[in-house]
Amino acid sequence: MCLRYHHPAMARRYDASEIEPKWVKVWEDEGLYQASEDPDDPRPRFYALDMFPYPSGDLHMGHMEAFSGGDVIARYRWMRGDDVLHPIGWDAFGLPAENAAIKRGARPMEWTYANIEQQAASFRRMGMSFDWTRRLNTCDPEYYRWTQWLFLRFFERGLAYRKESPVNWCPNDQTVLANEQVIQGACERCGSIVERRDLTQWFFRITDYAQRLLDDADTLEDWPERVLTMQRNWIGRSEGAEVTFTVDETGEEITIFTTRPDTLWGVTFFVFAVEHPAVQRLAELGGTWDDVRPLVERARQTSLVDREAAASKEGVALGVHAVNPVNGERVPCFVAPYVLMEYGTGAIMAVPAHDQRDFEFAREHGLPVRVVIEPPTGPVDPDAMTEALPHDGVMVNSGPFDGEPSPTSIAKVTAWLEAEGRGRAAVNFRLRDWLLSRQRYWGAPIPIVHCPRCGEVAVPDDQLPVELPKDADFRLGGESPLARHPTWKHVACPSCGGEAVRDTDTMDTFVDSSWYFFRYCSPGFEDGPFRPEDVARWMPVGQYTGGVEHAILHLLYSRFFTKVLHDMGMVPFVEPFPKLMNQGQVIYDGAAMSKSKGNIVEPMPLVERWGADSMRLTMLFAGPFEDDIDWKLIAGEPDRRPGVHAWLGRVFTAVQDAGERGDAPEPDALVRLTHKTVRDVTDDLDRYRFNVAISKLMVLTNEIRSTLDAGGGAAVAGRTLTQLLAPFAPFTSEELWREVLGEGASVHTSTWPTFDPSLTTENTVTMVIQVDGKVRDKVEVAADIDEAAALDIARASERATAAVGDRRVAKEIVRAPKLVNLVTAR
RNA sequence: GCCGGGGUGGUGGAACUGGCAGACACGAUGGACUCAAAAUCCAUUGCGCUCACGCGCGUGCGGGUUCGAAUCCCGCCCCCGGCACCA
Repeated sequence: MCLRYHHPAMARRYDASEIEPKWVKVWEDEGLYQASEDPDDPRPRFYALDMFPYPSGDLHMGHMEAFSGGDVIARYRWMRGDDVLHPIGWDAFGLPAENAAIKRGARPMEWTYANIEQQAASFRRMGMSFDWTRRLNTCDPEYYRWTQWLFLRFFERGLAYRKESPVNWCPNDQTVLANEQVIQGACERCGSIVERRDLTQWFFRITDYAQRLLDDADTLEDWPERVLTMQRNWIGRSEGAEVTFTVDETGEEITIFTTRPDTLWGVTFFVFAVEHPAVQRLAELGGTWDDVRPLVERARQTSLVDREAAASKEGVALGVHAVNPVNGERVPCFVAPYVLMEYGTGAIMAVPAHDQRDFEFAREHGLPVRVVIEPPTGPVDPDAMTEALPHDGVMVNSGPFDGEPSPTSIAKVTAWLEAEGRGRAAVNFRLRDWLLSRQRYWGAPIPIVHCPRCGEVAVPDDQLPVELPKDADFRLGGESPLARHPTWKHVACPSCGGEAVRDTDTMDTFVDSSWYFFRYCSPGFEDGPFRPEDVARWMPVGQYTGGVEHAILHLLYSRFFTKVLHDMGMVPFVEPFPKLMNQGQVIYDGAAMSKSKGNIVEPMPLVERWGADSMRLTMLFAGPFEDDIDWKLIAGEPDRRPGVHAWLGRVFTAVQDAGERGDAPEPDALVRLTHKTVRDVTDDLDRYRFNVAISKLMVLTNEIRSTLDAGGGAAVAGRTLTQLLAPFAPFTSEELWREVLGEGASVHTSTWPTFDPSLTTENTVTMVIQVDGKVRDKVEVAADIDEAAALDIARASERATAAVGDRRVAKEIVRAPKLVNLVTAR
C-alpha cells in the first residue's frame, strides 16, 4: 500500500539536523539578507523591526515566539520584492549584568558579551534572516557616545534638567526608579517595596509632550487597542478648571485643580496633601502642628504613594480657613493623606455631596454636606445620604447658576470663572517627568560636569563618549560605583578649566532603547547618531514586533524621543512605529514560566532535537500570534514529536513524489487548489494570520498526497507549496527548493507565487437549499448558474419539498449559486 | 469602580462584508504493518435519539431584529489585561 506513495529508491526522509546547519552557513556566505545601501534602489523598502533582546542568558521561549513572527514578515517581504531592513542588536546595559557580576565576580562587560555571543549563535541556528552587518550593542562606547550626544541635545533644549524631589528608591537595587518602573508600589525588576527619598535627580521633560503623545496616538495605523488604552491611561489627561482660594488668616492664594467647577458652591472644607509646602507653616499658625506633625513625618518615611494611608480617611484640621472665591464662604482646612502631592496642585476643594472620597472624609469628621447638583429624582436630604451623588442633575444652591442642567454646567461655570478672574480652564496630566538617572555602574554615564563656579556644564561633543572606567568596584553599598572610583570623576571644568567633578550617575537603560531603531539605519555613522537621509529612507518602521510588557515604558519613551528629534529637524515624521504587533506570552500549564516554579522550557535543546523549523511552526500554528501559548497543551513533553514535524516529513515526501509526476496539460482540481492557496496564504500573511496560513498549507499538502495517483498538476503544486512554506520553515523549504527541485538560487530570493483569479474558483460548488433558514439539502451545481436555474434545482429537491410539507412557499431567497432559502407562509 | 479585550467540541483554534458552525491540528478510539514497540498508513471522533435513512439540540445566559445570527441590537453573567482615593 505504501508503495503508492513512496519510490523507495528515491525517497529521502526528513531529517532536520542534517539539513538545517548546512543552510545557516550557505545563507551567510551568500549574504542573503543584507539591506541595500543604495538610496536609488527602486524596490519598495520595508523595515521589519523586532524589539531587541536583553542578553540575560540564552534565548528563551518568548524570544522564539516574537522573532519567529518577525522573521516570517521579513522573509515574506523579501519574496514580495521589497528591499528589507531586518536588523538585530542588543539592549546590553542594565542591572542584571551588574548583579550577576556582584554574585559571580565576573565583570559586567564580560558577562554581557558572553551572553550576546550565545544569543547570536542561537539566532543563527534558528535561521533568522537578520542583516548581521548592522548589529549593535548599546553598551559599546561607539553606541553610547551617541546616547550621550542625544542627552546633551535634550539638555540644551531644557528637556533634560536636574531637580530635587521625592523619588522612588529601590532599597534592593540601590537606585532610584522612574514612575513607570514602579508597579503597585514595588520595584518592577525585583519586587521590593519602593521607598520615598528626597534626592536631586535628572529628568526628561516628557510632560511637555503629553498632549502630543496623546493626540498622535490617534494617528497610529495599527496598534493593539489595549496598548493604546494603556498609553492613554498613563498620560491621564483630565479637563477642568484651576480655581484660586485664599487662606483667610494669611491672605496667601492657594490654587486647586478640579474637574467639577460646577460643584464650587458645594465646597464645605479644603484639604492639603501631607507633603504640601504650606502645611507646616499653616499648622504652626493655626496652633495644630503637634497634631499634624506625626502625619508629615510618617509620610517622609514611607513610600512615595502610601496606599494604605491614602485609602483611610484619616486627617487633621489645620486650624486655618480657606475662602471660596465664588461665594466668599470660609471653610476649614485639613491635611490628609488621601490628597496626593503628585497630582494637580497638592490641594483640593472638598465637595462631599458629589465626590465619594470627600463624602467619606466628611462623615468621618462630622463635616457638613451640601447638595448643589439636584438629581432628576428630586431633592435629597444630605443627612440621609450614604454615598456621593452621581453627576447628572440640575445646579441648586449655586447663586447665579441655579437651574443650570449638568450637560452644560461645567462649561458655563468655567467661562464665568475666567470672566470674573476667579479661575481658568485647565488641563491636568497624570504623566510625570521621566526620571532617568541611576546610581549604578552598567549604563551610559551622564555627560555632565559639575563645576563649583560654572554649575552644570555639558561635556563637549568632541570629548564623547564619556567612557566607563574598566576597573570600577561595582559592588553594592555606600556610594555608587562611579562616585566611589578614586580618579574617574575628577576632571577639569570644560568651561573654566578649574577643578570639577563628573556626574556619577548613569542613564536609565530605557534611554538607550529609545533610539536604537534609528541607529540601525546608519550603522557605523561617525558624524551623528544616524544619517538623517538614511532614517528618512527607511522609517517609519514597517512593522514593529515585540512584547506587550513594553506597552508603556519603551513605546512611550521612543515616541517621545522621536517627537523631540522631529522638533530638532532630524527626522521628518513624528511617530516611529505606525504598526505594532504584540506576541502572546509562552506559558506552561496555565502559569508564567519561572525559575521558582521550575517550569521553564529551554528552546535550544528542542531546536537541536526537532529542528528550528519545527520550533517556529509549533509556535506559529498554535493560534493567533497575539494570543498566549500554553506550551504544555500544544507540545507537551520534550520527547513528544511535534505535530508540525510530522507534517514537514509529509511535505518532504509529497514534494519529492510530486516532482516525479510532472504537470497535467489542463488545469485540474489540484492546480485550482494551488491557486486558491496562493491567494489565501498571501492574504493571511498580509494580515499576519500565521496559524491560518499554515493550515492552508497543510490542506494543500494533504491534497497533493491524496491525488498523486490521479496525476497531473502535482509538480506545480509541490513547487508552489515549497515557496509558500519558505517564510515559515526556511530550512525545509530551502532543502526542497535547491536539493529536491534542483533550483539554483535560494527559495528565499525567489519571487512570491502569483495566482490566476480564474483558477481560484471551482467549476462546481455546493449549493445549500434551506427551508425557513434550516439546511435541508445540498446539491453540487455549476459555479456559474443563474438564479432561475438555482431555483429550479431547489424546487426539484425532494428533501426540501418534504420539509416544506403541506405549507405554502411564500417567498424564495436566491443567492445563486451558493444558497436558496424557501420561506413558507406563517 | 473605570477603561480595553474575550467566552465556539475532550484540547489549541477556523468560519473575509449575516448565508453549510467546528477548517486545520492535538488528543482519543478502532484497524493495518510488526515477534513486539516506535514510526508510518487507514477509519471514526460536537451532544442526544435511531439498526439505519434520518431527526432534534448546539457558538456564556435571557430577550430582540431578520427568510436566515457565532457574527447585528438591548439587558445580564463570567474570564483575562491595564488603571485606580488622579480631585
